[in-house]
Amino acid sequence: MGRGKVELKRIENPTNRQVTFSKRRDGLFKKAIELSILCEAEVALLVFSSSGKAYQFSSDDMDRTIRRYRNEKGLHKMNSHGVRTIEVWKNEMDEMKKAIDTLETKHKHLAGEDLTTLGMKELKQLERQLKIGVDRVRSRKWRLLSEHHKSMQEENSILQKKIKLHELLSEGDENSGLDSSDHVIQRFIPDGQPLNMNQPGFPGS
Amino acid sequence: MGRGKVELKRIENPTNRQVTFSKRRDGLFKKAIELSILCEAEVALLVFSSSGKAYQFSSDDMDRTIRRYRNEKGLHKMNSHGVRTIEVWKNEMDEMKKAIDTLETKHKHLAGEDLTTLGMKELKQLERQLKIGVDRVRSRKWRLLSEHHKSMQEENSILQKKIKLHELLSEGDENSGLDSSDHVIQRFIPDGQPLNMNQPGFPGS
DNA sequence: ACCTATTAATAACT
DNA sequence: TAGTTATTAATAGGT
Repeated sequence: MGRGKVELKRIENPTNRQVTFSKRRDGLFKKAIELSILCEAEVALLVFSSSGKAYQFSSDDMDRTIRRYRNEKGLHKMNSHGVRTIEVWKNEMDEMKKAIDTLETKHKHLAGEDLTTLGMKELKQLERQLKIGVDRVRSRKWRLLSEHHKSMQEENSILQKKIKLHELLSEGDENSGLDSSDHVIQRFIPDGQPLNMNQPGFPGS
Repeated sequence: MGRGKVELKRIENPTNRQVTFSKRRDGLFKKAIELSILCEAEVALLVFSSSGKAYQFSSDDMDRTIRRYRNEKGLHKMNSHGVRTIEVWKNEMDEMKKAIDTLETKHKHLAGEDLTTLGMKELKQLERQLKIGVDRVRSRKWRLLSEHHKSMQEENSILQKKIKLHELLSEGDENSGLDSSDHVIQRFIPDGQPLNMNQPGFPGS
């Protein structure tokens, strides 16, 4: 609604985006309120603008509604022993934090960040691992492509059979339409760009 | 909109109320989705019908959005006893588990494992990232080596000065020991193998 | 922030 | 519960 349609995609113009955000945010909250009143529904709505500002509405109590949501999600189960001690929880948390730290460090290293803490030996191993990764990714890409290619060949073959059948069924009618081979060729070239494998290092490039 | 206005008050007719709930609920979710996409907003919406059925939408991750809301509201602090509720602990644990999952998945992908879930686009991006990693690791290796080289040059230069001093102090005693230049050359070749940089792609190889 | 041509949502009905 | 349509409501683009 408005002076023209708008396609469902991020509004690029920041000013427009901000204005639309204000308007639609107000509209959304209004609708939420109306739904909760007209239909006696429990509604909770949280909105954060891209600039980080927060807006909220809840027809009842936000925390209660969130709890209700969590219950629905099945987070109300207890562990087998009932209630564990705080100590155990803390330990578990600490271990998870450590695990996250380790993983994040590894991740950074694989991305080539924070390398200053590493020695030559570790750097060499890292490089080796990265190369293995590249090789495997390339291999997977190749397999994907070849599978795609194969399936297209099969489709192609089916289409050719269909056309042959068609030709047999309508003998003496050869000039009534497009050359059937056009269809086959059309089909053989995919719509997207899955054949655009011109990455450096890709087999054949 | 519709064949007549509706005043903002509970719809008494239960059938009408139910029908209106369905329609307006759908409309509300649609609007929420549109807002999140058009304006890059983080939106979370929880709706419970009066009959107790639950509906939800979150543009990102429901738990993350709820946590963001709690932070905004300053509810991340302790309760009156200085002990956080089990709910909050559980949330935190859940989020850490998710974080670990995500990191592990990424890690596997970088190692070239579990690639079957990825599409061609993701594979290409992964390859790009791995290549960046390799480049950075190589660059770091090069820097390490050149620093090592430089420090050895400095040491070498100091040693040469010492030797010169020695020669001056013990003039006329030139044949009493090993040729001093041997020491210099020995020192110049390090103990380990930091000079074994014959990796393919290493500068100069 | 306000205006209005247009599109979108939906109330009542089937 | 799903489809149709007359009407109202929301809002995009402009001021």
